[in-house]
Amino acid sequence: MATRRIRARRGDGALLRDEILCAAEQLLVETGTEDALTLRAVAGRAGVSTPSVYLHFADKEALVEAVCLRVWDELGALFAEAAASCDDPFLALGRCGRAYARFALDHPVQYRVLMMRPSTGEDAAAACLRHMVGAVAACVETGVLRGEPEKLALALWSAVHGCVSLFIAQPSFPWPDDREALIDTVVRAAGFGGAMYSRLPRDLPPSAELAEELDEFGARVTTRTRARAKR
Amino acid sequence: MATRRIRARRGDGALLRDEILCAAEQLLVETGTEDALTLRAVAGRAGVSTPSVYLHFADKEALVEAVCLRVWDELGALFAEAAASCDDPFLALGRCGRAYARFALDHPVQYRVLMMRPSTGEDAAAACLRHMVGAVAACVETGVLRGEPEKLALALWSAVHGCVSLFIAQPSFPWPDDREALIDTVVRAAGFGGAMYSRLPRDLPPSAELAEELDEFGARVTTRTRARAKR
DNA sequence: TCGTCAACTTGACGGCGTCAACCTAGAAGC
DNA sequence: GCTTCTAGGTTGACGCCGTCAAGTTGACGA
Repeated sequence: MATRRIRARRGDGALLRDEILCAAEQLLVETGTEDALTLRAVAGRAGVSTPSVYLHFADKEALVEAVCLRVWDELGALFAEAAASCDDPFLALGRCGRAYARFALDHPVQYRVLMMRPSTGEDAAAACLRHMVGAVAACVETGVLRGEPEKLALALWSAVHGCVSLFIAQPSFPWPDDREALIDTVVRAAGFGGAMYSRLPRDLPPSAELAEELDEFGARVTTRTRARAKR
Repeated sequence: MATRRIRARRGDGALLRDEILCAAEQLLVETGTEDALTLRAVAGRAGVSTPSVYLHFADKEALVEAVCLRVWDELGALFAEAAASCDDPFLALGRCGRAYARFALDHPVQYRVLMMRPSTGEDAAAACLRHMVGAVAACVETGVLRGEPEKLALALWSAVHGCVSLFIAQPSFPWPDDREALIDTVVRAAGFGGAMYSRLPRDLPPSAELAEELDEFGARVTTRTRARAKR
């Protein structure tokens, strides 16, 4: 902790950058909050004086953002894995949504800092949306989703981001026991919603009538699915 | 600003509480960020010394929460208005969703502070969910939605919260021009998704097959709606 | 008129982000 | 081997922050 770092050799000044990032990440994960991420604490853990941080980061904000961005590569890998895990693009989309949620809940502090604050995380958000658009586009291509992929992706992204961000930001809220199941519900509902919204007219039939149609549709798909399963 | 406040009379000490809240709310709205809400600035605007704030608020966090909670009554009124504006519960649910989004975007700072931070806003979140459950329950009663109202409400809430929280937290993101339209998409998709998710089997048919079913369903509802419109 | 106590103020403390000025070790030139 | 120079840091200070213990003030009841 308080052990002074041996000064880097000439030309290796950038080594400190990585050590600072590691120290900051440790602090963030250990304490579970970015409030513990003071420049003094980070520098102390890196075995370096406080202003040395400014040799590699413009200000505290830049350090925090850089730390949180470190985990963002994982998201790309998780998405790729989820997308490749299954031939059917609609099922793959669902897995992507679940993978996204897992990623966010695995890195709650980083997710909150980058996604729930103004003036940070624009790049991270762009990456999220880009991945979403990719998974959605495959569904549009096969016709199960209809509409502009951007718009659809934003709607799906909103749903899953909303769910996990509530979990993260309101940890003491009496959520249902099985969060996994709730995420599943949200992802499925968002997917179905995306499939429906551009197929239904703007002027909806009255609820009772719509309910009947929905019942009928649901029953037909269910029986056909069961029949196929028996084959 | 720097004009000293005339000391309240005996028994009227609580008057200061309201004046502090007003000063803080002004600062919050004027600057657009809670970072400007320092105790010194608030006390100064209220014409009072800094530690006087502690006569009415346990700490800064309590002050900030109290300030942000001030606008939350509006949400109840907006929900009630949206729910009463239309007989059909499913349409009313959509209007509730849009009202929720409007509320959040009208009070971005308050919404962010209470909903996107840990250890604050539990009551606010509970209020949001409660209103949602009310609007959803009416839909479940008429059969257009199916399933547990709590679960459904959480899914719908997630979707609209996700959308507005992204808008609020990422103001510099290149969002589509018409945010209103995007909110509309999200609300509609979430509503349809909620209607579908418990009607469809867990094992979905392959995408291509599902796409056909969806097309057929959409076409039937559309033609029937048009026919009804001509009548 | 006077004591009392509610309604504040004073002054200080430690911690924070940030910055200008200073040091210092090790590679380069002679 | 000695000097010089500069990359790679450190020192010490500034102003702002939230918070608190102790002091002050002035309206009201007796």
